[in-house]
Amino acid sequence: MDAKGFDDHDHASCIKDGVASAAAYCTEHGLQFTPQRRRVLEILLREHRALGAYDILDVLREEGQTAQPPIAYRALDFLVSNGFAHKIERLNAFAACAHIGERHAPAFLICRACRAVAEAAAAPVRAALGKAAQEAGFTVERAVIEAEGLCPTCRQTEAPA
Amino acid sequence: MDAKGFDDHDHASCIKDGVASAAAYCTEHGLQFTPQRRRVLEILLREHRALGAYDILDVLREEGQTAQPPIAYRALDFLVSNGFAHKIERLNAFAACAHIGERHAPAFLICRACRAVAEAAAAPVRAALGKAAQEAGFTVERAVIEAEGLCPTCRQTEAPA
DNA sequence: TTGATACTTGTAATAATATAACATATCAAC
DNA sequence: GTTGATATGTTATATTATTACAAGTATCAA
Ligand SMILES: [Zn+2]
Ligand SMILES: [Zn+2]
Ligand SMILES: [Zn+2]
Ligand SMILES: [Zn+2]
Repeated sequence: MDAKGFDDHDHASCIKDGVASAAAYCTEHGLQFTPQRRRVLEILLREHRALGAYDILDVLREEGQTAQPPIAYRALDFLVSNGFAHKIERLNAFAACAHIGERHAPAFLICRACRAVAEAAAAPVRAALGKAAQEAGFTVERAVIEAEGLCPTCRQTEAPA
Repeated sequence: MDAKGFDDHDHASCIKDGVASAAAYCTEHGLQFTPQRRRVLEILLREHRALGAYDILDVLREEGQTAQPPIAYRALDFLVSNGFAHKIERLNAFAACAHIGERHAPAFLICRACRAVAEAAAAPVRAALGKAAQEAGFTVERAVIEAEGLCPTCRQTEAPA
């Protein structure tokens, strides 16, 4: 797994591929990939950072919709439930998944300077967490793993020469 | 580090020791351990689970105070800043630290059935996370590590014989 | 002791995030 | 086309958190 949020990349295809993957997944699983849901996913995919539900509502309103909170939260529920987006608990906000269709349980890397959010492979992290939990007799079902710090770009900017 | 939230233990000393440790730490560091701050810590220490700021306000009001939100949030800021309590991001709530005065960066184990919250040693987890982040060129400054699942007691209850 | 200063609390108002409830519309299968 | 399930529109409300400013209290130096 790469950390696409931090690298230069073909962002147009980033959006296009994300939508296409989600559409394919929905077809395959009999889910309705409605215009609202597609639109919200596109809005998230435009950024490699997390947006609040009300940020999304603002965009929808700029586009002429009369969008009340449930519009955003319902679409986000759908996207998160099906793995097309992730909730970033630390920010009470949502980010498009960078690996739609691939089964994964990532760790999130949140840059405190530019707000970019990337996904990192978390299998070893989850293994270590599972082990620590097991020692307490605790069974892990889900885990929130979110790191805050500096992305490569902002690190250079902040600590020059 | 144990997972005291899930074990039988002398809970009276649990509260008493927590307050005493916080008081000692404040004396040593020239911090004001005011009645408000002490009271909020006690309220958290009564439970081995996370309470919302408004849960705390309810308790203070039952005790006769006219407590507005900043009362709770200020005390919680103080407690969290000095390591006497932790914020559980997944719950937007706060739990007393189980190891006041000891330097530690725990993982939290949150039981979805009884809502108990315990702290587990997270050094190996953080090491694994740091390594994954490093591969992306990311520098971790803080990390949220929260596992949701079933505590030993609730696990037995839920899956009998 | 006094006054300067920083820190803490009281209080009102408001912002930001999220859900409940119910009516209407659309979809999917029959 | 009818029907049941799913999705959307809309209003209202619940929950979590911060801003702003006034008033009180602790600390310490002069
Ligand atoms: Zn993802
Ligand atoms: Zn950055
Ligand atoms: Zn206890
Ligand atoms: Zn439990």
